[in-house]
Amino acid sequence: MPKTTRQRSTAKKPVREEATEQRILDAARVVFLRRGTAGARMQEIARQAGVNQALLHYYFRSKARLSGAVFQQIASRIFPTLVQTLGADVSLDEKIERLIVMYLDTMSQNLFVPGYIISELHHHPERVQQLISSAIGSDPRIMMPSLLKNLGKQINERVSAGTMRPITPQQFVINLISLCIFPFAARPMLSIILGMDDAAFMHFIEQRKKQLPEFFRAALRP
Amino acid sequence: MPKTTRQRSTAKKPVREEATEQRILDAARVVFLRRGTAGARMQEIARQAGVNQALLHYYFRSKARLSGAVFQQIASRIFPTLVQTLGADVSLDEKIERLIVMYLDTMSQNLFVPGYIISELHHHPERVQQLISSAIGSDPRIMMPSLLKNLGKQINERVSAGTMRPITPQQFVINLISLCIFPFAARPMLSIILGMDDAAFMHFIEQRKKQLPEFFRAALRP
DNA sequence: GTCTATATTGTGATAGAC
DNA sequence: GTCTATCACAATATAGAC
Repeated sequence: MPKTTRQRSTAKKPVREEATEQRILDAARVVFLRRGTAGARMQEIARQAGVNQALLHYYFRSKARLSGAVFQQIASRIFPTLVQTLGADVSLDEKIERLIVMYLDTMSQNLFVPGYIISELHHHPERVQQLISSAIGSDPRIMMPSLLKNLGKQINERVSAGTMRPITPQQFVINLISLCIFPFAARPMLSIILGMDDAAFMHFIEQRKKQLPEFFRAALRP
Repeated sequence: MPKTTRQRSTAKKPVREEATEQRILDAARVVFLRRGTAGARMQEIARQAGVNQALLHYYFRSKARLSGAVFQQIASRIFPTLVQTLGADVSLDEKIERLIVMYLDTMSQNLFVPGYIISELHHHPERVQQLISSAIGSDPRIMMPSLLKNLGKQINERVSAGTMRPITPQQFVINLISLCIFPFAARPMLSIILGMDDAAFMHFIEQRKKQLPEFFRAALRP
């Protein structure tokens, strides 16, 4: 809620204003990603941003709003791409390939995102509705059914042609996303169970990028 | 830390003592599962248990200890079964089948567990080490490598026989677990993206129980 | 063992100077 | 816009009666 009265400020301030708000948001993202909404401290965000705690309230009024802004920012980077990729006008195999590469690349550069998203949706199922809506752009209750219908049509063509076993588009999508996202969400577990350090994990993901498309396509062969 | 001085208490108290500690633990599990360690309130746990807040400290000393007890209890129900199933002396196909049915059944009755585990490991990676250790029984750094080695041997036999494409045991296990667990961890998301209510989700899982074993075996056919 | 206070800190939020 | 100082209350934890 920063007043947008910057018409006449041709001095040194305007640049700084925006930079500050952005720095706070960046700092908030870092902290919320690691600690979650409930575990995050305004104090830590302020320190991370290199500003005073009062400034957080000046720009975002409350912790809830700041946390909401961060969640929406992150969600809006994840979900539209999913819709976009699944809705593209390309073959099913191409969609599989693109989705896998896209998600594995994105999450490799945002290791904490899957755990954060799952955690937030788990602990705050209420506020999700509106955020996903605004993140996707249109109401997913409208958007997704048509997307799934088209996907189902594409699957049925392959099934009729005898090149694929039948599967509902819902199971199709979940299988695909599960294989891409879960390893990141469960990374702390894998460190222990499979004894992976950071380097080993990244190698594991690289290997996955090559193998997953074939794994998934084979899974649906008749 | 309740004193175990129950030698002479043949009166009406002993039963009540244990019942209380257990009721607190049960209540704590419910609350921590939904709110997470950071979001949970001692007050809410006390209310849920039908006792006073002071009693929580009498039995468990601090929130951290209570939360630790809950996490360990839950973890100790999940991880040993994984090790047990993967380590059993049965065919690879049998292991796949058993693991899928076991996890889908278990999680259907404990819908919040996957989200909780992922969330806790994500926000408190420090304390995980010891808890997993005590949950599995022996140090997973010792246990898991031998288990993976045996699994790898079993896979290689199938590969040599020409009935399976090569895959590392690590990727094998992660693929399997991803397909089983992720749908539960991402359930709040699916409600929105796929428009599933509770009944639809349970039907989705039932369907999955039938299809996943074949999906997974097909994925590894040459 | 269980309760009713109460102490003690932690933490989000505001007031007001600059 | 940014800071220091402080408020108000939420939340963990303890004291002490019963």
